[in-house]
Amino acid sequence: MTIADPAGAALASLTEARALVARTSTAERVADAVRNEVVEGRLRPGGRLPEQALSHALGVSRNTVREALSQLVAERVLVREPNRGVFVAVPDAEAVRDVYRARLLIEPAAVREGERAGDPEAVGRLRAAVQEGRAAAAHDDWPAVAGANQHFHRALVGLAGSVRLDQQMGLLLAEMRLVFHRMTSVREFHEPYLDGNDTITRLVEAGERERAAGEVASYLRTAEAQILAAFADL
Amino acid sequence: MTIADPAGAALASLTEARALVARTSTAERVADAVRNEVVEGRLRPGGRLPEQALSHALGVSRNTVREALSQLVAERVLVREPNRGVFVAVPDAEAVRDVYRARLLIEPAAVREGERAGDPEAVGRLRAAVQEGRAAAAHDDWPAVAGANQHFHRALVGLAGSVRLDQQMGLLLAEMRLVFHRMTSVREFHEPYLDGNDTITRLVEAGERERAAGEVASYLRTAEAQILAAFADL
DNA sequence: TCTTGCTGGATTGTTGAGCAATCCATACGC
DNA sequence: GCGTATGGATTGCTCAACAATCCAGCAAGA
Repeated sequence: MTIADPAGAALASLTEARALVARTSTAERVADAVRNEVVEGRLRPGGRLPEQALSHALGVSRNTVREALSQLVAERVLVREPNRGVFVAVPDAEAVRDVYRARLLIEPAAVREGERAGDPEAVGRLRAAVQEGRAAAAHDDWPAVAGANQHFHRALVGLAGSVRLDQQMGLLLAEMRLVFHRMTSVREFHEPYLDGNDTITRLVEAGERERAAGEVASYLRTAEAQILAAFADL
Repeated sequence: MTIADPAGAALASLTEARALVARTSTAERVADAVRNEVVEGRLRPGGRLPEQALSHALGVSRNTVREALSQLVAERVLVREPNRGVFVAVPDAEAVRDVYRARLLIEPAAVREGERAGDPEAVGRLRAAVQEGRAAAAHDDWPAVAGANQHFHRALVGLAGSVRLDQQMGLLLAEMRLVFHRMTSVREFHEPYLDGNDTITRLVEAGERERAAGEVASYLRTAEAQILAAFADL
């Protein structure tokens, strides 16, 4: 800056707007749309996604559809079978175990050692997710409770303060939504964790990070066991 | 199987061959080729990758090149600037900090709590990486020492026994290679860790997981500081 | 009945060409 | 020096086409 102008600060604040200026590409928007359909459950696990049908339905070229599908395959939301097509992923018990192995490492560690575990903003997101879940439960909106639960675990990893970890957690949680879509009784599954999340949040707020981490690990283990049990009789 | 034939078992063993039958697609091979060029350092960070040039050089269509580039962008090996092109990523200090925040959570936790930390096969990979590094150092092959170092940290995460974590670690390490390519003096950086890796491996072999995890964290912190210092005078 | 082989139709994998939008460097005018 | 046109190059996306592959169904043969 050769000139000392007050516009300097104003311009700096605009850097956040870059993401908005740079419109998302068509392929990205297609990927978002398909991902939404999948995580919302409108496309069943195992369902097929023909390129031509998507191309026609979304009004974009088949090449663009392919680009979007490839991205979702990389995210494990879809699986590609060569020369056969792409399908909505059908997570099996081993996938559940693998996801929980990863979560059991990452989430308690984020609570125990996260650099932002003292940051009011990061902790506030925990509290916000808890309240979001409580509000949704009050309206008997159990899909929303499930969403709040995901926000809570995302906020837990957010305590680490690493965008790369956050991103990885996003993938793991997206996979978990596929798991839930294979299960019935969303309510029975998510309801017990409302109080658990509150307990964890209180411990974090009180700075009792070691105990909070222990609670997180404990809840993850029971959730995994519950899901695996549900998978067993299927 | 309606018929009771001994071929049943034999056929079951063939399921492992599926991966070989399914040849990799052209786009995937292009992605592998470009990724190799980048991590080997033949394509400098910041370097540009015009689609047409790649298309011509590799003898594949520009559409296929685009598909490969998109995948590498998702892996953070390349970055896309809309309407300008894709470039080899240039990790900055903040990227280094973020990667180490993630590694400092994952790696010590994998050593401390990994389900396979007692598994001789998984631990053997640690030992193998140590010896690989020693052998490379004996030949003054410092790029190979760097490679062995990466194998070591990959083996550390392998103690967790989660393919999803392994995959994530692969992305983080690929990004680290880009970081190293911005630094000179590969030798001075990697040599001190030869002994450190040996120490960690001994502790893991002895079942002293807590101390091993502490060593891992300590080494990661010094490495991060060293890299950030090198970035500072640049 | 069970297996094998074939055939037609559908979908994927990949190519090539083409066009609007955007960016960049250069030259121009003031 | 500074803002503004201008032209070339590249990207983002589309469209059309074709070979390779897969699948369902059917016919022939053991």
